[in-house]
Amino acid sequence: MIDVEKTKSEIVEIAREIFAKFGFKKTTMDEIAKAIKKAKSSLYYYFQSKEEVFQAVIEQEADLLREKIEKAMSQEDTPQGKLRAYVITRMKALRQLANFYSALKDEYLENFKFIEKFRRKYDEEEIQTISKILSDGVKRGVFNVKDVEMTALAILIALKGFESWIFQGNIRWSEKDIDNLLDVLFYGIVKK
Amino acid sequence: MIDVEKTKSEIVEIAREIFAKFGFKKTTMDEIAKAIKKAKSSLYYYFQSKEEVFQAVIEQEADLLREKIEKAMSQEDTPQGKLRAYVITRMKALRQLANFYSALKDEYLENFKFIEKFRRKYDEEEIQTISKILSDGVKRGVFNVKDVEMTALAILIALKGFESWIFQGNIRWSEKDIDNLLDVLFYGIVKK
DNA sequence: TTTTCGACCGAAAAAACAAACTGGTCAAAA
DNA sequence: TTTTGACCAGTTTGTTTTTTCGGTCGAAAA
Repeated sequence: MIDVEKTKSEIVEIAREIFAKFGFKKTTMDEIAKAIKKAKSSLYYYFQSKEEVFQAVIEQEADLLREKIEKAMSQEDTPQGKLRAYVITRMKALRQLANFYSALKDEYLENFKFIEKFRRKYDEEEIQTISKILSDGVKRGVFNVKDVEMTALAILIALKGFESWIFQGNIRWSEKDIDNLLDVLFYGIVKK
Repeated sequence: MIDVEKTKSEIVEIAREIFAKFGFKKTTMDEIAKAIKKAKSSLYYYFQSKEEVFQAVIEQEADLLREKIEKAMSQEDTPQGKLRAYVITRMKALRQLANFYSALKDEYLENFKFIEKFRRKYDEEEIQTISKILSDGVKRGVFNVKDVEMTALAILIALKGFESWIFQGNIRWSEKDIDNLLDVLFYGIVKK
């Protein structure tokens, strides 16, 4: 009982690599099992299905991202700083996760309920994070936002737009570019 | 010679409907031909290939969109008004073109050079349009934009983000919502 | 001279079918 | 408690055969 968790995380760790390389569909349970030198059926002692393994991998990856963002944000003090940290950390991390992320997104099997479900959940989470930054800024009197939730959603959507633009390999954004864009978000384009 | 153009546009019109319904791949030249009560080989008197027919359809569709946007923008006077007209007209039109647009995008044959080429060309065109609005605003002293091209690109990317969000059917944006977002773009979120 | 058409071609896609694979179960072994 | 090989049923894959489809061409309409 004591090392069930240990074996589980061992499985997840290996599975993460293989999934990242081949995607969900082309990864077989047998591969994963052999990689940890067990029989395929052993995996089913720890996980109920292939989906559940994948879910665990995704969850772990999300935890990591969450952690990074949390840390970067906590080092900032102003709402502007936090928002900037959020955007930049998110972009950098996602760039690193590119191969894994594409295995998730690109895989021609988007029509998996659990992936859709996870994405929805994580989207919601991100909106909450952004909303919190925004309403905190409003509370502190530095932001002026009419509809916090809607604006947070808009920011997220825009971020996702940039994201997919990056994955298409269309352009490389430097940190300076991003700062430029954040300037637009912060101060708008209308001259004061 | 006189009604060559007439027949051509007749073909394009019919082809547009069929392409919109079945996408590029699943539409056959025979179908198109039969729909205008001609033999397949007759089509090749007017167009050199299936691709060329498709290209003509897309070009026509783009012309229509261009026209709509042009008209809406010309009715506005201020740079803000023009940008707003641009964004709203674009979104509305794209929503109407949804079925056709999805045939273009969704079709699992993105790997067609000419589609990619067209998209690149149209992207470039849109960036130029937005850039023009922005630099005009700067010239008139109402906008304050550091890097016009980059900002234009950013706006376009954000728009595309919203676009795909819409096509995913995730949300319906009211005109009021869009105005809210434009407010962010115009004035930023930082309190003055 | 301009336009339409049926016959035809080669490459590509669909259909059909057998063989191999894979997610998942289970009773037994360790 | 944990691991395992044998096993099953539904897919996927590899292969062969058939059909479809984009495109050409020479001849018939007009």
